[in-house]
Amino acid sequence: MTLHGLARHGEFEWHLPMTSGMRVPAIVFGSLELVRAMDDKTLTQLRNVACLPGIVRAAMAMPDAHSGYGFPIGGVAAFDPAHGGVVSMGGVGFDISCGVRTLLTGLTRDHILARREELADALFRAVPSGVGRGGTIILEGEDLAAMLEGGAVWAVGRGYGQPADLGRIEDGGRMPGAVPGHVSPHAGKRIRDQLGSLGSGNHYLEVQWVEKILDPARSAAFALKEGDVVVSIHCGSRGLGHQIGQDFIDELAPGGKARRKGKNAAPNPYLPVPDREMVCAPIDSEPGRRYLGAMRSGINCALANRQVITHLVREVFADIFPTARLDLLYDVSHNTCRAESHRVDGKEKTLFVHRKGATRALGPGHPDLPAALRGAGQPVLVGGSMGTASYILAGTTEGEARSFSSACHGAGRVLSRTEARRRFVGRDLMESLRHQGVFVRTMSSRGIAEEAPGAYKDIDEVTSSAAGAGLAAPVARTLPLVCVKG
DNA sequence: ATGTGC
Repeated sequence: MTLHGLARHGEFEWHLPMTSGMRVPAIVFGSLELVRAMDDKTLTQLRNVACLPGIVRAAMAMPDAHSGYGFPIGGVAAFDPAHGGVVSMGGVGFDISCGVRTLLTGLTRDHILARREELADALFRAVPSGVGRGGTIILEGEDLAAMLEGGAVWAVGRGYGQPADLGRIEDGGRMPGAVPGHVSPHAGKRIRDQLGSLGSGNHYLEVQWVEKILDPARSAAFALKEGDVVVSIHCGSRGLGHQIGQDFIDELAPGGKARRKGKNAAPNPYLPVPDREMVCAPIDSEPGRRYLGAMRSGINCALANRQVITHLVREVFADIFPTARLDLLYDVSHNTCRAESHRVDGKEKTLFVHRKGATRALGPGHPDLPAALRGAGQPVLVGGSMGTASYILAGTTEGEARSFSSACHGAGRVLSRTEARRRFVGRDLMESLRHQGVFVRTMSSRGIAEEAPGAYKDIDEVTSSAAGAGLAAPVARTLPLVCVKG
């Protein structure tokens, strides 16, 4: 695209021209370079979001934004249920509550360098990964509903992890308002043997080291020091979240599965823009409430999944490094719709904030943060592409007014999976990463080509843009040593 | 992201 028509508001904020149907402005956060590289589809999608009923303040794209199903990935939009606000499947994303958690290990890079290979093999054996791969747990009978209602709280109750973990997870590890009865039996069946598994695509389990401290005070609050080893887990709700999204799209979008099967698909009364992918339902409607009940079950599923994987990782470390203590720094989801309190025109309101490929980023002092983190702000875990840096940022006070306390979630794709496969060879990438000291283990070398660092934006540029826009403050930069890749 | 398809 050209920058023609975008109005610059400061160094890292751009407003799209208001076109017909837009109820609020559409805002892109990012440097000149990142905004210039965004494709037209991403901006068209952002405009569509700005047309939805009940949207508050603005439709926003984070610096890592790219086009997705309906909403852009890297999109943030808040809706007011009292003014016809909607909830959208494409606004949450297919992998409901996909997210990142980071564990501190108490080890340093020097401790583990000589045993990287052994660690890579052990983690790869212990944590199932890859398309369709199941885990070690089979959910029988009542267990499924209990997991969907209880999230990480359920998992800790079953012996996966420790109670102290729960304080370091959004919502104490359990999203309230989940209604497992609104999850289809088909969706339930898909998670039956998948709990405690990574999945595929951009999901990973990485052992990283803290290469640079960028904010000493906040790093101290997060217990991070230069040279420290941390473990980051990036995954979501596997087939269950995907199926929940698909089920509701099929039900609510005209031209969906019902029509393809020749059944009478009722025209969807909730589709306000001419794009089937923008399917949504009023928050205050029967299907809206039903989707929220199912989607929150998907959130709990992802929280339980990351909790079980944490347990598996701890078992591996207990074997190889018996002195290590794997304390949870934080767990943050980046595909959600959450009911949150925000100040709009001087009044506190409950808004339904969609963050799709965007993280919550609460500023210092927020009451939802655990006491130990309250002074520093919420850890914002920004996952890098394979073999590249990741960042730990912290939420800011300005972020509340700028982006409903939201920030970027990762590097963000620039090449499609197909294009990445054309340009890169998985085995060659693994070999060159090995030369750089990064030990990669995977079920799929094709997946490695799709996840080539060259298929992603520059994460340094993304995080410096988020910082420049005031959405989050850089705390530490990490580099990978071991990567188990879906 | 995804039993990488209906």
